[in-house]
Amino acid sequence: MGRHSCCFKQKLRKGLWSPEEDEKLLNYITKHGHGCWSTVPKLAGLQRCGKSCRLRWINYLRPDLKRGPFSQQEEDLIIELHSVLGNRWSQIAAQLPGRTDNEIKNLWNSCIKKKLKQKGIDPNTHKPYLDQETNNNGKNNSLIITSNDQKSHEKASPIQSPDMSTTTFEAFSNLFSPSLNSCAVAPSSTSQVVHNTNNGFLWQPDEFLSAPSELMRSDWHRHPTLQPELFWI
DNA sequence: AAATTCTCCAACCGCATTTTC
DNA sequence: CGAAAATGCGGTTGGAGAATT
Repeated sequence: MGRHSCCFKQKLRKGLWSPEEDEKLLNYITKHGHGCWSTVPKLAGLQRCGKSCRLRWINYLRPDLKRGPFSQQEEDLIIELHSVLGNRWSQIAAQLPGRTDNEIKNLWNSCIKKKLKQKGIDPNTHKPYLDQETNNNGKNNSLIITSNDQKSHEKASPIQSPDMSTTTFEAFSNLFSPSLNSCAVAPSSTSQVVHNTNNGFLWQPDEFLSAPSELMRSDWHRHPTLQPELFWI
């Protein structure tokens, strides 16, 4: 299989970035902005491809990066978002300011997966392994949260699932309508919505959560009894 | 102390989508 | 409108350092 890497074709540098390269890229973007990435390396005096420069900037040089270890809240949020979004790392990262998709993906693969497995939870389905053995139909719609999912959460964390936190709710809200900071609720016979109570998040039997793509914003209405951020059709 | 294995994470790769010409 | 280029994304790899034998 032939290689089509731009770096290979143009004999550009690959591998780890030196401090000098970082400085060149940082100085250039600070002064001029990145503009067209394919021209950045030339203008910044780097022997790299634009793709490599972009990645370096996004994952390491950007000034708004948080760095440092992930907090427990961040980990919980990642787990919850992953149960809804699957491996859509960039969308997950969008809910965690200062964190990159690469960083989150690495954390997931090296750390969170392991922790979930130790708890007896399948990191792919977010269901307890036992549940899957007895109810193994091999299908999982990651965008629809079912009552079985909640049962799984309850089995995995019998007291109060740490995943069902206020932070999580905010994440759901932003996820489903970033501009309105709201969450869509739609009728369905298979999926259910989380909503806030005095005790934290519980699953309501008669209200349902749907993916944003299934809804027109004009169809949304403020829910009369749930939290103000929640909407229904 | 040396060799081997493991873990983590930065960076690459290929593909899909979007933008430009 | 189609082709080419640019961008963005997720999967994967490779290597440095840590842990274990």
